[in-house]
Formats: sequence, C-alpha cells, structure tokens
Amino acid sequence: MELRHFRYFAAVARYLNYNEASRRLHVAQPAISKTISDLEEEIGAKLFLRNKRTVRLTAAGTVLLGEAENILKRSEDAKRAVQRAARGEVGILRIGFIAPATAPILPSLVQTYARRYPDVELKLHHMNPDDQLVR
Amino acid sequence: MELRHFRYFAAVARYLNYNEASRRLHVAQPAISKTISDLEEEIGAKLFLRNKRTVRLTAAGTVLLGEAENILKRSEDAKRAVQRAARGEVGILRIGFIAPATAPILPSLVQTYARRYPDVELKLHHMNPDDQLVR
DNA sequence: TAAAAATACTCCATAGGTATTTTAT
DNA sequence: ATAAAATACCTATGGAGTATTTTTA
Repeated sequence: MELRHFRYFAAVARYLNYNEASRRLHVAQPAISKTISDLEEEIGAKLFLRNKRTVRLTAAGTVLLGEAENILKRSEDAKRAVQRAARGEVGILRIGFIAPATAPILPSLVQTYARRYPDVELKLHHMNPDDQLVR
Repeated sequence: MELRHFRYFAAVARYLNYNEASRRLHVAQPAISKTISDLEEEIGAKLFLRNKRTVRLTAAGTVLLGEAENILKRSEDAKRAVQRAARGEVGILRIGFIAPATAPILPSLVQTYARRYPDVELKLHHMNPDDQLVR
C-alpha cells in the first residue's frame, strides 16, 4: 500500500468516474483501473460499486476516502514542516551567554530574532566561562 | 513521495544505522541509501548527518520522524477500519418498520443486534405502507 | 584494519502505455 | 451508437540486487 494508491483512489472517489480521474491525474485509464483493483485486493474489500455505468462508493470506500484524504494531506503538511525546520524557521535555539559581556546587546537581538522567527523556541543559558558546551 | 520512503526512513532513524535497517527491512543496504537520498532530494533537506561513522538525525529529520511514524500508523489503522466497514461491523443501518406488524419482535432483535455490533448506528424509521424506500 | 555508507552497474518487477473488448445506456 | 470500465499485451522506468570503492574510526 503506497500513497499512489490513495491518490488514485481519492481522485476516482471524487469524480466517481475513472476516465475523469485518468484525465485529471494525467495517467492512462487502465492504470487507474489496475491500481484501484490492486488496492481492493490488498485491503480485501470492494471500494466501488461499478455494475452499472455509474460508479459509487461502497460503505468501505466511504471510510477509506476520509482516511486517504487525511493521510495525503498530512504527508504534504509533513513535507512542508520538514522544509521549514531545515530552514531554521522552527525548532529550538539555545544561546549561552556570559553575564557582563553581552548584557547590553542580547535583549534587542533576542527580541528581533523572536519576531522574525516566532516558531523558534529560544532558550537562554546564563553560563560561566569554563562551562562545558553540551547539547 | 511514497509510504516506502517513510518506512525506510523510519527504520534508519530508529536504528541510526543503514546496515541494521537493511537487515530489519530485508532490503539491500544500497537500496536504503538510494531511497533516503531520493527522499532528501525531493524534500530539499538533509535528514541525517552521516559525515562520521555515526548516523544522526538533523533537526529536519527529527521533525519528519514524528510525522512519518504517525502517517504509517494511520495508514495501517485506515486499512483495518476499511476492513471492518466492509464486514459491516461499523456504519449505519436504517430499518423501516410498519407499526403493528413488527411491534412484538423488533425490540429484542434491535437489542441483540446492537450488542453484537456496537459500532453500527441503528436508525429506526416508522413508515407507512406506501412510503418510498430512499437512501 | 574493519565497519559502514556511497557509488557503479545490472536486472527485473511492475507501473503505465496502447489497443481492444465488454457492458450498459 | 456511445461512453465508460475491464482486459490483454507491451514497454520502460526505477526499485532492488551484487560488487566495489570510499571513508573514518
């Protein structure tokens, strides 16, 4: 089971039409048919009723639709969250400082930084010159 | 981006060792390397620090680990939920009845059924003989 | 040197394409 | 007759394997 199965399934469920899903996804219709039937086989349940010329979701399919859309959205959200973390826009920044030396400049620096990166948690550590630098 | 990427990534993140992940997943080590680097390329961020002989998660990787595990779990949960729905163990069951005819037997039937399938929502509809059967 | 990850290549499974058939309107 | 999904078959991309190199403890 891969996200691809969910993507194709969600498109078919949305349009209730394999050809339309095929056009929207830019994938040939038989590939859609195959992927849906592979998914049905893996899960062990019919997802669509397609006896007539119309396609309808089964009860099982209705359950999957909600889950699949959620998972697809979470995956895209995760990607963006990771990209933001990589850019340093979220996370934890620990700053060690020695009392007298940085006293005059630190507050304004911290304030400016905190405004620019509201999702970075700042941790200030008042240190002595011989402290170990850990974590 | 597919669940496969998340599966391999989660295994490497867990053991912090490509060879160990390779053994656990029953997939050759170069396939793991390739999949991780494909994922890093797609996301546009390094997920592991592997300069030294040790593997460590980056900040971005740490964010992804939580998300990836969550998505993988949700996917398995979704599969099971769909299977349960297909077996009729969850969902909605609408029962139409005509007042006098079924009066004596319906209550006990409903009670027995509700105990056996606690996740099936029962909807009872008091109907007239000429009512349309809809939904 | 020994270990672990990356690289190079080869192979094959399967995702996806084209053509056609089936089915129902 | 038309439109949509399924089936059959073929192609080729890329996932995974083996062998090797690189790197660093």
